[in-house]
Order: sequence, then structure tokens, then C-alpha cells
Amino acid sequence: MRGRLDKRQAILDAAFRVFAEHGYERASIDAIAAAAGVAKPTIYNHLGGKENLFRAVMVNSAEQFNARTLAALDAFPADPGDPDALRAALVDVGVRLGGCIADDRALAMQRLLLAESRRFPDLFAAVRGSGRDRVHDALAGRLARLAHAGRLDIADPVCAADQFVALISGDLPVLAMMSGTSVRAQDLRRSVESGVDTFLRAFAA
Amino acid sequence: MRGRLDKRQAILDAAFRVFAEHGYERASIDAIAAAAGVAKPTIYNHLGGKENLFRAVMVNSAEQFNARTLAALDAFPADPGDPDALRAALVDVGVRLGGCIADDRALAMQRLLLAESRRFPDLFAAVRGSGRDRVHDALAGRLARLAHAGRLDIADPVCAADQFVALISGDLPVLAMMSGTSVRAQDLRRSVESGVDTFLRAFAA
DNA sequence: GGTACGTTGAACTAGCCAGTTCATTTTCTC
DNA sequence: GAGAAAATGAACTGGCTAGTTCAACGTACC
Repeated sequence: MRGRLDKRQAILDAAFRVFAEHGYERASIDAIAAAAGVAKPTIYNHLGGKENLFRAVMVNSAEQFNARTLAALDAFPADPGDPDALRAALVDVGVRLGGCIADDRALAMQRLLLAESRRFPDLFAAVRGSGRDRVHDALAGRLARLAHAGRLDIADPVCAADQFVALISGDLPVLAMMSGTSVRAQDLRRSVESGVDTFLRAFAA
Repeated sequence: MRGRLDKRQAILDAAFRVFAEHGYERASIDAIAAAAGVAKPTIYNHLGGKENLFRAVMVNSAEQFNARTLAALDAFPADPGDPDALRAALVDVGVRLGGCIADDRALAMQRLLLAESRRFPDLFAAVRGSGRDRVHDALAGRLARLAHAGRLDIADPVCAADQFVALISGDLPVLAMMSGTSVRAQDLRRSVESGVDTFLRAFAA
């Protein structure tokens, strides 16, 4: 590690923006340096080269995304009580979780990971190991607890967790990524509410 | 339209492969020409340039994908009869539909569309207008018919169609795209079966 | 203030690539 | 077979970019 921390962070932030805007190939180091307010050699001093820079940006971004997603699960109720409270609690968690998934930064990150998956196969492992699997495990644990409390009737909590996530977000993230637009809050909320309703029709005890 | 049809098709096929392998930026016209067995100027004669070529490849690919996906819905039963037959029929359709969605070519296409969505915003409209919306509409229509036949209890067929697709595929396609692997048939089948089971727990009459 | 380290702006290099040109060959149609 | 259109291989052009170099300047620490 060399150089000033504030320079390094400015580089990472700027690089994320430029990569998100132009994609890996068309994001030039010159543009990133200008956006970061540093000289081009400074980027090489700190991050070594374009590939390393991209890796650092992606790993950094994934860590933030995962932390936010796990934090969204802190709102998960151990036992919310009656069915109305259960629905409200699941909608709340769904909106929080869906908010993380559908966040513009998260979508930009995912699009970059998808676009560059062939060039950076190691990044998939980093993202999956540190994030998606842990989030789904944590969610499965919470669903199992609700089942144990007699609120849900679930045979396989891991599967139910996967389906909960699939139901609340549907294809909103992919469509937003493709269209280059943001997921609107009302669209997300509607998706979460109908997703939770379907989830409860299937799994409420 | 100039040139020989077989040359044009060879170019489109080869271009798809090279774009899928290397992404838009790193796919060189030289490489595409070599893969197609044509001279570089032939590509310019037929397709005009790299951007037009990419558009033609994507539109062509999306049309094939959409035709296949709509055809998968032809297996949808008007009224399969008893609950076991309904489940079996939905699993069959799910596997067919999921097979289209998770097909390697479809995943490659989607990854390219996602990666290049900012450069080619018009492609999203082409894909959405000709495909995804029609497929979901067709699926909603068939679900509504099952509801009318008293087999399903569905308030909103469009929403139910979206959720059916979300449940059967989950995040298998995205994970496959990110990891650069294929969706395994057994994984897809398991996802479809548990997805259909959840769907029926929620919506069976 | 002196020293060491980090940063800078400008210039450079080598490689890559989309698009173009052209004389020649091939293919197709009559 | 003749003529027109399509295709070819080779070479070229101009633009772009990752990475490098360097003298000079800026910053931090003692």
C-alpha cells in the first residue's frame, strides 16, 4: 500500500462512476484520473493498472452492497405476532432488501460484473462467497425461526429464502439494468407487496 | 440488401459467437471475419459497420429467443384435469420455459444486452416490445384460463405470470451468467418443481 | 529548514482496431 | 462465353489507449 488514503479512495470512487458509465473497455484511465482529480501515474502508483483497479473497485463495491443487504435483514422479526403484523413485517423487510438489490449503485455493479464475467472469473467467487450466499443463508435462518414459531409452514428454508427474494424483486432489476433506468419506489413496493402476499398464501401456517 | 444470403448468415452467426466470447469492444471485425470465413470488406458490404452488425445480431438473436419462448407456451394446458395433472403440466411448461431462459445462447444474448445497454438503448425496446412482454402476456392469458376453469384462484393474472417466471427460474440465470457456466438440467428441474409447488400452494383453487 | 516521499503535467511509445482502398479473383446470370 | 456483381487478401490510415518516463513541484515529518 503506497500513497495517500484520500487519493486512493477518490480513485476508487471515480473509477466506479466511470466504469458504470462507459463499461470497462471504454473507461479510459485518463477519464478516471480526471474524474478523481489525480494524475494518471498516481493511479498506477496506487492500484497498479487497469485490471487491478477494476478488481479493487468491484470488490469494494460488493463489500458495501453485501453489508447493506445483511443490515436490511436486521429488521427481520423473530415473531411479529398476528398475521397482519407478519405481513407488515415481511413487506418492511422486503422493501429494505429490495431497495438494496434495486439500488442504482447495486445495479451498476451487477451490470459490470455480468459484462466482465469472462475477463474476471475470480470476481464471481468474491461476490458469491462474501455476499449472495450469506444473505440467503441469513434469510433462510430467519424464515426457519418463523416456522419454528408456528407462523410459517416451510419444509426447506433455503429454498423458501431463494423464492422470497425472487418473488419480491421479480425481473425489475434486470429490466432496469437493460433499460438504463432506475427502479421506481412505487414499482418496487408493489412488487414486494404482491410478492409477500403470494409468499404468505403459500407458506403461512 | 446486397450480397449473398449465405454469407450474411455466416457473418451473423460468427459475430454472435465472437461477441459472446469477447464482448462487444474486444470482438474485432478481423476475428469475426475469420470466424465467418469471409473477407473484412464483405462484412462492411453486408452490414455496414460494427454497430449495425451488433444490432443485427442482437435483433436476430432476440427474435429466435422470443419465438422459442412463445413456442414453449404452446404446451400450456387449457384444462389438465385433476391437481396432479395440473402440477405435472405446469412443471412441463416450466421446464420448457426455463429451458429457453436458461439456454446458453439466451444467457449470452442477455449478457450482451446488459453489457451494452448504454450504448444501444434502442435494443431494449426491440427486445421488450417483441418478446418479454408478449411472453408474459401470453402466460397471463393461459393462467387466466386456468382460473376460469376453476383450477387456480388468481386475482391478477399478469402479476401471477410474472411470479410464475420468477419462481421457476429464481436467480439461476444471473448466477450462470456471472459464473460463465451453464445452468445444469437437474438444477433447473429442481428449481422449476419447487417453484411450481410454491405457485400451487399460493394459487391452486 | 532539510529531507524523503508522493504527486503532477506533459510527452512519449507501442499496440490495437474500425474503416477504407484496390487490383484481382470468384460467382452468378443471361 | 461474356459481363456484372460480389468477394477477396493485403495493405493502409488515423484515432485511441494502457502504460511509462521525467523534471519539477507539493506535502509530511523530523
